[in-house]
Amino acid sequence: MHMTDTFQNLPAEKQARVLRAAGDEFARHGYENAKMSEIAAAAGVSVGSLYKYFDHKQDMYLHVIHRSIAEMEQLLTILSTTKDDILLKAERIIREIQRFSRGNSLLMKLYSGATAQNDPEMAAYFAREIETTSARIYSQAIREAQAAGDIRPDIDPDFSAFLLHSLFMMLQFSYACEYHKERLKLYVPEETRENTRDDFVVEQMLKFLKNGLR
Amino acid sequence: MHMTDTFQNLPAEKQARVLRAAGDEFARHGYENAKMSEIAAAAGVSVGSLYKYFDHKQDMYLHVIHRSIAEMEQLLTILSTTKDDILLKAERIIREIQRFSRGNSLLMKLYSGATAQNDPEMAAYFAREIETTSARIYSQAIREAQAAGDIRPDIDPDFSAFLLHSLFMMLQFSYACEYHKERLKLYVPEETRENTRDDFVVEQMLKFLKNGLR
Amino acid sequence: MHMTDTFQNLPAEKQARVLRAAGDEFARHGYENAKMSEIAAAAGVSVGSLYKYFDHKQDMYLHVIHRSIAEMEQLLTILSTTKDDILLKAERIIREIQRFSRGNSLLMKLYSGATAQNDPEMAAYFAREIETTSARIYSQAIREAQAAGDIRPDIDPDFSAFLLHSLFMMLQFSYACEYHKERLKLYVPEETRENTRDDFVVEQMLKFLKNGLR
Amino acid sequence: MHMTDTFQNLPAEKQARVLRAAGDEFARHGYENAKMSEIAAAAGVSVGSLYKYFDHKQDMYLHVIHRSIAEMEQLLTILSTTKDDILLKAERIIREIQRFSRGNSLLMKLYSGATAQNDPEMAAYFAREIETTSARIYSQAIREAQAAGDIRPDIDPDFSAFLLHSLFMMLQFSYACEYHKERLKLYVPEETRENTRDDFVVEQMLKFLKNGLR
DNA sequence: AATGAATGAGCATTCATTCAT
DNA sequence: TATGAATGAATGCTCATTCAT
Repeated sequence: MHMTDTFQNLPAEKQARVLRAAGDEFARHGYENAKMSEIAAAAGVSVGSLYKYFDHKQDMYLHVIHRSIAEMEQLLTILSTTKDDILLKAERIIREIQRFSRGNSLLMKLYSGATAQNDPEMAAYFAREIETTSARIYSQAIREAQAAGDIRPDIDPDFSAFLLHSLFMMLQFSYACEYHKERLKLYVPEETRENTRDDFVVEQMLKFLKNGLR
Repeated sequence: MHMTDTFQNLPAEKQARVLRAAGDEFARHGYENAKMSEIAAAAGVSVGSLYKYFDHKQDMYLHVIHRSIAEMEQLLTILSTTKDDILLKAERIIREIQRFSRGNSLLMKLYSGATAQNDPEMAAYFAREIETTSARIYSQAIREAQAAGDIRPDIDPDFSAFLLHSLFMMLQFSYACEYHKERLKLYVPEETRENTRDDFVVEQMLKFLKNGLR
Repeated sequence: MHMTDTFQNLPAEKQARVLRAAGDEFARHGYENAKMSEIAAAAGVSVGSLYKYFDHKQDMYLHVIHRSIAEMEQLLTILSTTKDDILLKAERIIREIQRFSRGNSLLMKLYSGATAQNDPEMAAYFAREIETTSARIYSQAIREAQAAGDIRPDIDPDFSAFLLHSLFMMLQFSYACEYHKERLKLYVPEETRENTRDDFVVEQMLKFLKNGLR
Repeated sequence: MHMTDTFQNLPAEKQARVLRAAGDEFARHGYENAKMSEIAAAAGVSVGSLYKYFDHKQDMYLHVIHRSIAEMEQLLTILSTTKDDILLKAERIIREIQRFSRGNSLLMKLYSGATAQNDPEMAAYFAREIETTSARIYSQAIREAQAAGDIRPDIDPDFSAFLLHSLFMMLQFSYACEYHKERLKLYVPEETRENTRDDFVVEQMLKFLKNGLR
């Protein structure tokens, strides 16, 4: 894959240190403006070592994204592991997004940066790396809900999975990324009490998911 | 604003030529990798002239985004100018998104790039520049639809405007940007006949908007 | 010479305006950092016109120096026009330097800049342009003073003219140029009352000129 | 200070090589016209390395000046280390100036360039860097000479130190810098035999210092 | 003659990548 | 394996000079 054998043989702690440093740098400055030297300094290793671990900056980025996916997919466990009603699951996901996105804003920025990648190769690679599992799990959850009668049978499970996940993606970004935070503010002004706003978002989003606009 | 007097006094044709070249370059390679020299060459002017027109690369980028907004806001006229039922409007918007995003994919990439901007100043600036009008018009349209009884009265018009627009944004990107095109494919495989897929998207999306999941 | 016919045929007022603007710019920023565009703006003419008046930036600089010499040579009239004792003349020159250098610091900076010119051609040209008259008049004044018995006959009039003028040059710079102002402060701290310090300089310098160190 | 740790840790030979190359370039072309690429080439290192050693061109210049001061202050040891009569010291200084300035003309040009610096910050910095020691030592020497009865007591030691040093500065430049070499020629034509002229300068200057004009 | 837009060579600076130790 | 100094191509930006109007 992207990393070298040398990296794989590193003590787990060192691997983690390097990946954390790289993730931070990429999230904070974007791929283009991220500096290998900064990553090295933050990880407490030399630039030379970085190039022993990864052949190129891009390989490192690819690997960082790759590793970050696992963290992001925590959210999906809500969908796949319990047997609750789909709207209950949705509520738990939304609340989890609020908590998780705020606490892992760098991860979200990394995600957001990946979605806007200009290089077609990288973009396609990322999409498949990041979204394949989501697509599968969301579709599956909807299918199950349809089987259980929780979701009406006349909508396409895959496409509604796409829509559902789209909304959740936008919500994730809205709690972590500058542009989207600002954007949300334009629709829903910040409240003094964050809780109130969060509850409001949960409530309204569920209404919308449940019954649509009409 | 961003551009100099010199630029303003330029023949409209030349202004357009420069902005088109810049827009293309920024869309294709992203802000960081866009080269002033490439823009100059593509516009058929000298680098020096570019710097007579804009003080910095960033000013040029800002202005290109600024100008692109007007083009993107074409879509909004569907919402604001007719008196149709909101779902009829939605249908027309979705079809328009399919047509417009495919035909102006560079514009969409520009938009997508702007939403992922890492610089907080720029991100916030973009958000307000780009989204303020959307926010107003979507919210307004929903309010009117509520007044007309086309949308149920118990949902918050601003937040549902946010959700509606979020879905449309994602749809726009899904027809133009690499990552999102790939992502959509994971949910809804491409068909031989593009029309069929487009109709399918329209139909399913309207269903979702109308009645939600339940 | 340096300027074109076009410049010569200009109304005197315009010529003056251009030269003043150029002199200011060259004095303030030095030859290298002086910008033709700034000069044009300050003079209220176009860059194009500047190049109708002078073929190159350097020609303009040369001419500005050339014209400035006349102003600087005002000081020399003290030496050449009166019949006073040489030390009386010296006193008047010193006082005049104090007044003139403070009031024409840009002119002094121009002078200082010319003496440090790196280009050998320009440096040699400047030296001859600027110093020829000084050399002649100082030498002449000393010779006359020797004839009048005011200066002892056993010193070389030309070389002592060189030394005398050297001291006056340094004094000029000490009232106008950053480096030399700072340098003087290291030897003679600034006083609250400028007059006191000026009188002190006059008195001490005359003592030194008159009797030397011994 | 100005240089980085990387530079400090360099083998002395390499440090010297870089500083010599930089000093030459700055002296020959002045700060503005000095090219980093030329310095790199002359020093046999890459441009990139230069920027590892110094953060900016200006830092390099500052450091070059800083280091040059030590060399120039060699002259001062004549004043501070022996117990000779002040005029004997002066004679030795003058002869040393003649020898040293001819042999280190680039150093002198560097010095001359520094005194004409237009930037007030840099000029003030240079003045204090370069002249503080001179001011102290010249003043001190004069004070001692007054105590010893070699210099009359009724002149201010600091100010006469200023005058003395002013004359020596001008003399230094007169042997190394284009403008001043040319200027000296206007007062004292070059002789076929350099020695004769040098002796003449020594003799006349001492006369002047000893007894002044009268 | 005057204008000021256009030109493009030129330079400081950056940073991914290499390599000697 | 680790280091970090060395490299040099690449790029944003400047500004003297030109030239069409």
